[in-house]
Amino acid sequence: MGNEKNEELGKSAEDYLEAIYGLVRERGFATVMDIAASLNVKPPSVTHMLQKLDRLNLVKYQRYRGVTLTTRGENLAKSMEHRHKILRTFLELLGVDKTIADGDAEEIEHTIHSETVEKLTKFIEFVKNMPGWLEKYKYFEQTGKYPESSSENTRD
Amino acid sequence: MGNEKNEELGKSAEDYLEAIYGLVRERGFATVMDIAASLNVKPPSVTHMLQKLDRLNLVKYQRYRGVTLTTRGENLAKSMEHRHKILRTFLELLGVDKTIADGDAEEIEHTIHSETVEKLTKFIEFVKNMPGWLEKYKYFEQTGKYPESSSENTRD
DNA sequence: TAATAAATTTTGGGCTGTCTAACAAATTTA
DNA sequence: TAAATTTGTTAGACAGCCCAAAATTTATTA
Repeated sequence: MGNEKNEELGKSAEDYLEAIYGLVRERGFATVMDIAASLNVKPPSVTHMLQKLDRLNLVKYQRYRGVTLTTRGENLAKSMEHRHKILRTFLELLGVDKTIADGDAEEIEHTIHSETVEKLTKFIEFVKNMPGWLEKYKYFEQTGKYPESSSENTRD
Repeated sequence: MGNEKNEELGKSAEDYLEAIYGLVRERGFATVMDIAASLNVKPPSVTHMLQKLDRLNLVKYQRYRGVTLTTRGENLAKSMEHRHKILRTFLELLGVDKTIADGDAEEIEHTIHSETVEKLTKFIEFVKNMPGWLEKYKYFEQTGKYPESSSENTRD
């Protein structure tokens, strides 16, 4: 018997966990107001979701007293943050504007398959260790021209 | 005054349009049953959505008589299909399993920014014209080793 | 052309997540 | 410490999408 309830864990729940995790790391605690501000929702929505997350054992929540992530909640939050970071990094490599990359990462992180995350991770790792590789793409991305094979593509 | 109503156009609506578009192309028409089967929902959900899409001028719908896409609906469907294809192609290039790539594309296509689509398109175009480029990544993706710079990265 | 079968729509709920308005607790401050 | 302010909670509604069951229309076929 793992979970208290058979309640679903939607995208929103993940957003809340991520927000709480970030706030706690930044300032040591997360208030309802801060969570609301950070997610662009109203305080009642926060309270409501905190109650749900508590039922799911993802946060410890007491009325008027504040929230903390449980181990499970923190693990999930870390996982989401990791996905977010991979996606953002990747999109920026491709030349997507930082703000847009962040926004798209936010959406995509919830739905993407873990195999896809792995492949993206590999791709990033590869690109970071093959500098000439990325530069050729960047050249194309910015000029529309294909680079002539003047320089080598060697690892540093 | 463009739209009849201020109704929102959610992800589901886009899925329905895509399904209708696909069915019409494949067999010439789209029945409620077929749409339901293709989206894994029940017939009542289809009817309900068709009524909404009609209100939004995305389909022409008459009770018991069938559906056709309006110009607007078809354009939107084409746009979604295009996004889907770009994403699927891209994820497959990265080595993601076809089934997973298709599923992820399905989800991502709704949320992603058009600039991101553009960059992905550019990336695909680039990779397809720089064969050695992709092969080096593939080598890494499959072996975990970085390729030695033995061959050039020249365009064909 | 009934009677039957199949497809479609309507009705009535459910669930998630959001909001406003009203209320309650905690905190600040005079 | 008691009033005023801020913060948090509860209650009640609503939007979007889904479903099962019941009603309706269309198609089939005996």
